[in-house]
Amino acid sequence: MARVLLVEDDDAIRLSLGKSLTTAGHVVATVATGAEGIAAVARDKPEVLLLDLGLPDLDGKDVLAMVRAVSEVPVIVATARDDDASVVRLLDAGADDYVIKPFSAAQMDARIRAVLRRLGQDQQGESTVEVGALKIDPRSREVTVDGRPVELTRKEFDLLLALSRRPGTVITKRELLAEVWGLPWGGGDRTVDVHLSWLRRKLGETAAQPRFLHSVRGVGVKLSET
Amino acid sequence: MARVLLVEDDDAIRLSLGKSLTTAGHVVATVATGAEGIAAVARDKPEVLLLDLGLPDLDGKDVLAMVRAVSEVPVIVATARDDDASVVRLLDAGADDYVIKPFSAAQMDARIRAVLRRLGQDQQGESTVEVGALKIDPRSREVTVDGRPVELTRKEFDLLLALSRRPGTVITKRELLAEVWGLPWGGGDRTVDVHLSWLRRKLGETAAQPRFLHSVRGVGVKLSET
DNA sequence: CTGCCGCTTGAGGGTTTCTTGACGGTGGTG
DNA sequence: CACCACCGTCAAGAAACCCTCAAGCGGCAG
Repeated sequence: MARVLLVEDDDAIRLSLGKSLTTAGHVVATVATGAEGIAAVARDKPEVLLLDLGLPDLDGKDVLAMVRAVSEVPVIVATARDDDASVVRLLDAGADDYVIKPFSAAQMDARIRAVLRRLGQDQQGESTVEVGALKIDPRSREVTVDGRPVELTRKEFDLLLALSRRPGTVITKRELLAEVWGLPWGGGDRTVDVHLSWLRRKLGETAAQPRFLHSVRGVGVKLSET
Repeated sequence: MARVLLVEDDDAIRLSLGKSLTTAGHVVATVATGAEGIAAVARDKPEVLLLDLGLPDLDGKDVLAMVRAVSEVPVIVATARDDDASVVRLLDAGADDYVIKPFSAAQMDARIRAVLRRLGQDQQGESTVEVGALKIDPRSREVTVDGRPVELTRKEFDLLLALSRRPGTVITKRELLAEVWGLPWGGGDRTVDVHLSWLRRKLGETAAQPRFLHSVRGVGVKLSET
């Protein structure tokens, strides 16, 4: 359903929650420290950040502040304290939601969905993305290469848009299936391949001579010019 | 920005939200019970009412009904439940908007502005919109193409107006149903299709050769010239 | 009461788009 | 070198989608 970054130092929680969320259809990346978390937010641009407050290296609130300095990503905070004052401070500091430990994976999943749904309502649309001579406008769903318009179908566009959210990053087909097709689905990699093939044709490139869509054997695909 | 009455029993939320909204430029009065809320609406005549559904003394829907009996004030309801049925009932009961708990102060501020904007527009009227050779005047509800007047029915006009608010942006039929028909639930896509068809005919274009109304298969429609 | 107008809904038709299986080529590995 | 996993493309059937027509239902005016 969504790309999630989980920042949690407790190995047991991190592994089990990560697994549960994956089962629930999310694409989960995990790190164990606040420092890694901040780096990962900047690098991977997750759609939701799950932040544990009791981190060993940095204070959770500092992490939150630093994340907020570089990203608008919605943040769900996990805290052991449930007094009103803490919660208020958290929300003021920019958290979008919070859960009190201990919490179930099911609840966390529900929170993630709730946060995404809310944002889906709010966000009017993203601004246009450019990767070299490739321009993608999410609002009008128009794409141009070297200024020339390209007609894409729904899935083709969504696929390209998903790749464009992290240009230069190799993205697995599994992730693309989750993001574009919205299914936790196994198998069906061929579907992605076929759409990629069509995309390449329309963008004026071939698999042998790629310009924007670069396959990385055994890993996935990345979007970048040349 | 606006005089707001906040009815919320949870101290933490009431205080923090009140503070945030004040910071955002609103004048905020708060009460903790439904009874006080009704009294305060009658007495203070706020410009917007933020109503929590989970009040201790009265059922939120009863409060809403009583408020509606004495005032036209726009109401934004905060609810913990987000199933479609509840939402429909709320809107039917006279709510102008709703947010799902938990929500951020920023979002609430956005909702307040949105509600005020909507109402402000309805009262004083918007300025005319032009999309290429298509002119739409919300006040007189007159439309011209290439200077030639076009007669539209109410729904046709509302549909065109909704599209014109975000020209060039693909808008889903769901959204149009919500905006023009006021129904947040699914189903009835055919209705939009038919009105689009009639609109096209009156605007002098066809689905195969669109000039203003561009269908984007699998996504929605967008308004733009050519 | 009757007829007209605008709106909603269902059905049909014609496309477009998506998925899936098959096949061949390629690169990595033992 | 042989094998295997992976990737790209094709083709065909299935599914989804959009448009239009037409029937039915109020509401409203005459």
